[in-house]
Amino acid sequence: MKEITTQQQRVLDCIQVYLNKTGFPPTRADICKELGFKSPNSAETHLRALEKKGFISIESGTSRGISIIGGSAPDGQAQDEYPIIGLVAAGSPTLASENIESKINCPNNFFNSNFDYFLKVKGLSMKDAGIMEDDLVAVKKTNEVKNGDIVIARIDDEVTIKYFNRKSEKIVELQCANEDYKDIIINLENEDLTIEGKSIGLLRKN
Amino acid sequence: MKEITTQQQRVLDCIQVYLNKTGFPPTRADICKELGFKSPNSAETHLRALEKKGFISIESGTSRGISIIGGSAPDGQAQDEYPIIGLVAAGSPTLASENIESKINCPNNFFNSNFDYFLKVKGLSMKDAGIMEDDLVAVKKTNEVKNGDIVIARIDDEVTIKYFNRKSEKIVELQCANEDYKDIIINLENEDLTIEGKSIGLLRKN
DNA sequence: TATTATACTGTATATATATTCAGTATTTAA
DNA sequence: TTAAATACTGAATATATATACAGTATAATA
Repeated sequence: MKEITTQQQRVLDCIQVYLNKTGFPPTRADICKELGFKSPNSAETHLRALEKKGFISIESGTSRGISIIGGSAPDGQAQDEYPIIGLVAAGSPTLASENIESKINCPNNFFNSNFDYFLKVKGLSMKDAGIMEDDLVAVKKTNEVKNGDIVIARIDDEVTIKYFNRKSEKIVELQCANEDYKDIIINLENEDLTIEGKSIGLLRKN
Repeated sequence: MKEITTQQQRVLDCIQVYLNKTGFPPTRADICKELGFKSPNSAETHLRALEKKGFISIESGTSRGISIIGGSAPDGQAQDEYPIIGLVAAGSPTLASENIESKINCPNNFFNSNFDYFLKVKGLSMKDAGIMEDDLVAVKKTNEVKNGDIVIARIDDEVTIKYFNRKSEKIVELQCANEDYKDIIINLENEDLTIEGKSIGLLRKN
């Protein structure tokens, strides 16, 4: 799933809201009206971009033939239970049941991309990225990450959440967002690094 | 709800199946094809009967403007649409419709307390509290706040989000969580201060 | 530097679609 | 037994809608 732009996100949200409200998808004109565009082609091009990036599918020649891909069931209300996993300092596999602290019921299109679990954050190493102690980070399991992504990384059974920065072919920097913490430099020749997934959103209850 | 006939039930089922399969409702022609009718008017009359009996609603003049009534979301969790409101620098009442940027479907017990809307944050004045630009703060409308709460406050049509600190009977401090910003001291004798509500949670999409 | 992606306006048009009208036939309620 | 509801075919049509084409402009990328 490629990156989505702000405007494309607005269009995607607009489709979802329209679906929730009416029970059927919007036309190009409906989207224009909702978002203030003056030409139906504005909506059209955004829709084609969203289709190309895999967020929606468009049935050709079909009125309102838009459907949102990724967990979106009958009427966009689909929900699932997502586990909350503690950021265990050391030990057993992340998704092992003994690490599941609790579960949250949440629409599965809640964040822009689908995701697999919530990670409960310990420590303040990502403070300047707005990630505080006990925050729940929505994690999508993947190892396709790019520089600047906030990733969940495992080094020798130790799980951390950090910015990902590939410095060279063999050097990866796990960067903190807090000057009181030290960045972690991994030499892939000597050390093991597993990318568990990346952050696609955050939830905080206070 | 009146009695439904066998054929009307078949049409209703057909709509539901089509919705599950495609994500959008069928046309009259689609229903004909599915059920073997040879005239679109066959579908039309059944649809009108279903509408009259309250099983579906039909948006007049709208392609695929069929929605099934009642059958939408009874799979467990109570949900609601929560508006997302921009942090408008100045102007109109907070919940006025022109300020609603979008809506989010979310279980209404999602945060520990119930809440009324999401506020989209502008600026970084609460950065050290982990509240970043474009974060969505879940706001509960109330004016019962205590020291240390993160509140949504209005001063002369200007809406801000800050820590609440009552210094004395007439002095309230609205404290930032960012040393680059200045705290706001309000003397209630000279100045107006309205507490719109307080933050009970946070949502971030990235 | 050229190219591609994004982000629009504006016009035009083929066709997808709702919807009306004219029939026929059967069943059910008043 | 007369009307009303159900259950269809078939044709006609206004309009709702997708979609192409012609532009303009900006930012990102190679």
